Amino acid sequence: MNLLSRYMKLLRHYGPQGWWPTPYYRPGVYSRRFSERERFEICVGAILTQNTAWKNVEKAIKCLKAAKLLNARAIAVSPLAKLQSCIRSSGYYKQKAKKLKIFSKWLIEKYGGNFARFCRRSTLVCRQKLLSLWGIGPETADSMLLFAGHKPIFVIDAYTRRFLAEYGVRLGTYDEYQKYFMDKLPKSVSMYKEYHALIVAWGKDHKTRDVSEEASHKGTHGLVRAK
DNA sequence: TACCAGGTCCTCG
DNA sequence: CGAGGACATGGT
Repeated sequence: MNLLSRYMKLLRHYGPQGWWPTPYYRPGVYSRRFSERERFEICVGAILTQNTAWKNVEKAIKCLKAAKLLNARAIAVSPLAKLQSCIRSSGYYKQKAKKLKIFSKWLIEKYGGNFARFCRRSTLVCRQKLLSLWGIGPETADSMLLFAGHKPIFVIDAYTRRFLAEYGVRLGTYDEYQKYFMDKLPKSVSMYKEYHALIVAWGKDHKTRDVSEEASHKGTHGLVRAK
C-alpha cells in the first residue's frame, strides 16, 4: 500500500477535515484565498500549538482576538505581561509570548507586517528565513508555509511519525520524514493540507504510543497498540 | 495521580 | 550530531 492509497483510505474513513482549523475555514474547501488577518492568525496558532493541545490554543486565540492583539503590530508593541496573560492557557506562555514578539517584529520590519508579501519568494528561501527566527522550528515553519502561505511543503509532526511507524517505516530527522512523503506524493497543496489533517485525526483516534517513541523516551513505557 | 498534548532551544559529551 | 532537560497549562 503506497502513501497515496493510505491517504484515500483515511479520507474515506474520516472524511474531509478542513484545516487549518480557524473559524473561517470550510472543511474540504481549499481554494479560497485567506485574508492577511487569517494568515496571521494561522501563524500565531502554529506557534501556540507547539507541543500543546489545540483546545488550549483556541482559548488563547480568542483572548488575543478580544484584546485586539491578533495582528503583528499589536503584538509587537503590546506589554509583555499582557501578551503573556492572554496566551497563558496554551502553555509555555513566557516562551511563546517571546516567540510571538520576535515573529511579529520580524514580519513588520522586513515585510511590512504582511505574510503574503513574505511568501513571494521560493518555498525553500521562505523556509530558511523562518527557521532562522528563534522559536520557529521545522514543523512550525512548514505549518505556516503550507496552511497560511499555500506553499507545497509537507508538515511532519509526532502523529506523522507514529503513522509511518504503524507501517513499519522509521526514519531519523525531520527532513528525512518530509522527503519520504514529498518524494512519493504529487505536489498538491490541498492534498498536503488534507493529508496532514487526516493524520492528526488518525492520531487522535489511536491514543497509544508506538515503539519509535519508546526509543526516544527512555523513562517511559511504550504501550502495545491494540488493533 | 501521572501522563499527554499538532515542538523548540540549550547544554553537554 | 544526539541525547537529555526545561519550558507550562488543561484534560483525562
